Amino acid sequence: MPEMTEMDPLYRPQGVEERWQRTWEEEGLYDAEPDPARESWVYCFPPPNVTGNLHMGHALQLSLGDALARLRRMQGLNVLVQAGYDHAGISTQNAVEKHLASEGTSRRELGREAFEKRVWEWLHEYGGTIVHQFRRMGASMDYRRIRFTMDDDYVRAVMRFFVHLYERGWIYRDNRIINWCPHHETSLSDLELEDEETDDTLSTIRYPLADGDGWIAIATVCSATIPADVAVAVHPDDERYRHLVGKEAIVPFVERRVPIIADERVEPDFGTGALKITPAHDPMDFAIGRDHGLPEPSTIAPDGRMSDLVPELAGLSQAEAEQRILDWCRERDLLEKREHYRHAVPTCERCHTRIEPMISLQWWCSMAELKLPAIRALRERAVAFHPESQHRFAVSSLEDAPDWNISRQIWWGHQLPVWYCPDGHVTVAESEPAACGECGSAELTRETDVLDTWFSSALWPFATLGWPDDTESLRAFYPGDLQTTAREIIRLWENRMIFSGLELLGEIPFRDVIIHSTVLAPDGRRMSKSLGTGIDPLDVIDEHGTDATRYGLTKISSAQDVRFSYNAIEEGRRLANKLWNASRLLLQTGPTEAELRPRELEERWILARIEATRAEVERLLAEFDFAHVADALYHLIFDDFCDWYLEAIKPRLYAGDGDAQATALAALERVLKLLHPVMPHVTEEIWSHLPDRASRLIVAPWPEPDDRFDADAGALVRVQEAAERFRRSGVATKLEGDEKRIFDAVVRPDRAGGGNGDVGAERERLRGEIARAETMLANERFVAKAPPEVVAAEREKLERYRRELDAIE
RNA sequence: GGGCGGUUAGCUCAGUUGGGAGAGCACCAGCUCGACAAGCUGGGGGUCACUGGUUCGAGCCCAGUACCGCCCACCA
Repeated sequence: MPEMTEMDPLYRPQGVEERWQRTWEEEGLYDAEPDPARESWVYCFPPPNVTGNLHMGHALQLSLGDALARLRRMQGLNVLVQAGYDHAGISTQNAVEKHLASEGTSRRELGREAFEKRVWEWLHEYGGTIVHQFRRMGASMDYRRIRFTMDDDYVRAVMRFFVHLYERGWIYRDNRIINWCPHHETSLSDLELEDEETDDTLSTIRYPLADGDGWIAIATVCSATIPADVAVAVHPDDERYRHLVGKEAIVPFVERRVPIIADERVEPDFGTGALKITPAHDPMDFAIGRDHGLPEPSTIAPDGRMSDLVPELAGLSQAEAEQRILDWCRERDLLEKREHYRHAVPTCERCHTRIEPMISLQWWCSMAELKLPAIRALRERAVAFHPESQHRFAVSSLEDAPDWNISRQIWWGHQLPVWYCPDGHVTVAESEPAACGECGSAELTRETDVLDTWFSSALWPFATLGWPDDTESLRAFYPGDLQTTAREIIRLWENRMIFSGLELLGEIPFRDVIIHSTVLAPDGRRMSKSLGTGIDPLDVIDEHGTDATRYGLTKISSAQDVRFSYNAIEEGRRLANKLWNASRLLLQTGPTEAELRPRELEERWILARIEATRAEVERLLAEFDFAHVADALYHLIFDDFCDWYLEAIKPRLYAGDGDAQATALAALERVLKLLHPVMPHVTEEIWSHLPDRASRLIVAPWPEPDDRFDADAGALVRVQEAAERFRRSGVATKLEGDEKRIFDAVVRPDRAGGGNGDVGAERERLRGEIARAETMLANERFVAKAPPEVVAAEREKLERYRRELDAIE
């Protein structure tokens, strides 16, 4: 390692950071071993999609969570940062299908088994990039414990979970309306949709009344589903239609008689105020249909084309069918008008194909009982979301959680552990059964559906530790402590981990969940690929360094939505550089020891300031207020440590005062410890240059509370006030002893000697302050009603200003 | 439509039980002697979105309005 004094005055993070990332891992300093003698602390990082890249949200939450992990490690806890990646069903299947398309083949051509093999090959080739990205961000994860949700052990846990829920009677099969993606030919949960503004046409169509007495007009954007209409609905209070409720209308084209019903879910102000009810192709219609006991015919097939409900339309595209139906209406003067209509329609978040609501036989998990212990745990704050507003959201979204559609009709994922015999009996088992549980038939076929990706994610905090086996790791590291995630993941994942942890292990999986800020682009828009506003955290790291990036993201993490700021990153880079150069100053004369021998006022003062900052950092982190931690450290280092303390001791340093240097190095050591959680690399690098390093900084003990250095704060404050006055107006204050020595060192001897500045202007300023304070104290109501300490403070100010005025007169 | 966050200096933001409007960057000026590819010092610059209320006193508390944004939602 090169000598400090030979080193570049510009701190260059690039080589340094990668070297420490390697060293920490190679020396096993991230490794977590079960140890009953030590208290454990576990940060479970959300497993990113195996196909994806880490984005700014990952970088932000990792900066926060890893800082806490590093703090806890220094505080002597047995820290495990658990990492891994998720198989991400549809997402991965998509990526591989694209890959296959470029080779001129397809999933269907290969068949299921060959396709799965190709996915695995693809993963072996590209799957390692996520872990590399963790390392570049300085994540202090136990890299030996990387888990994948498709690992054999993990699959076993998923199967156990399914069987457990099935045996509890909470898993059932039902025909329900679901979101169908015609491209992927699978159902999607509501949470996998993305609304997209779309240009549409709103057709107003007349449905003749069955009694021949006119018609009722209906506005619709999906005329193709008309053949599946089973009713016309109006709002019960709608005067225009009240007399029609109970009568019948005739569905155009198919000329079927359907009832006219009243339902409060109909919006009277939209369109004509009358709604066609098509239970098979619209979620609200489905709900209304079930409540009114209506049939559920389907006219659209899973491929998005017309079904054979109406033979003459079978196989047509929806557009073609719509054309036929509208033509039919037009010929009979039933098409009242067609108008342009722009509205948001749900699309598949992966391929942006318009969703077809469809009735389909799916597997469901009942939430009614499963969620109850989780709701209780949240209400009792056994699990707490931060900030508080997100806690309320978590509770209410759990309370409102509908039954969970857990089956997907894709190929990549955990296939349901369900087998059917030729008679249709269902056998559920963790591994393939020899015979049907009911009839004993050996002719079993396995359910082709796979589980929702989040079904396996729900087990992450304990399946990664070996559950369902009773492993040492599970006993040592469950329950964990910290989770970090984005807002929109609360319902998808956080809540599900909580209820599955409680159900399967009887304990909450973690105590605190940090819902990190959403990082917007610098212009305030959402970061997204399609908008071209995305910023890759690795690019930022390459350019500015990991520490600077971690600092910058921490610094901006104050509100719910925050703008990415290169300025904040740059501030972090300057902080690293400042500390680096402060260290060069202290190390350039070849130090032999770092030991506290505080003799002078400024030494007792800086040690007191460092101690106060230690307490502040701990307090802020306990409140998950990371932005202020960055702020406090910045000012400690720039203002207190460098601008005041180092300037004050410079004359003694240059005079070869060994005590001054040893004490300064000991003070630096403490500063490095405080900053390490946020900026691990530069602090470790400087630490390695300090004399007599017994251990790495990453595992050095965090400073204990220490009140030995309670400096004569008043004396230093007097110096700082004198300096401020001198800098402002050139008016020198008479100081003696230590106070004069520090003043001279910091404010510069050449200028301090003068002292014939604008005394008049300073006198005016002080007189203004005195007048203001006197006015306030003369206000009887202020003196009577303000808190006594406020009045007292005002009196003190008045006296101080008078003293200062005396000092310069 | 619902939930939530925001509006303070040219920019990005802080402002902790209500009591002197701040930081970083940018800009201007000076200094630069042995840490700092820079640093230090000083300066200019703000109707704290708006309206009303509570209070001796409001950036902060209350009510309302406007605008920006994020998330969620079954107006066909």
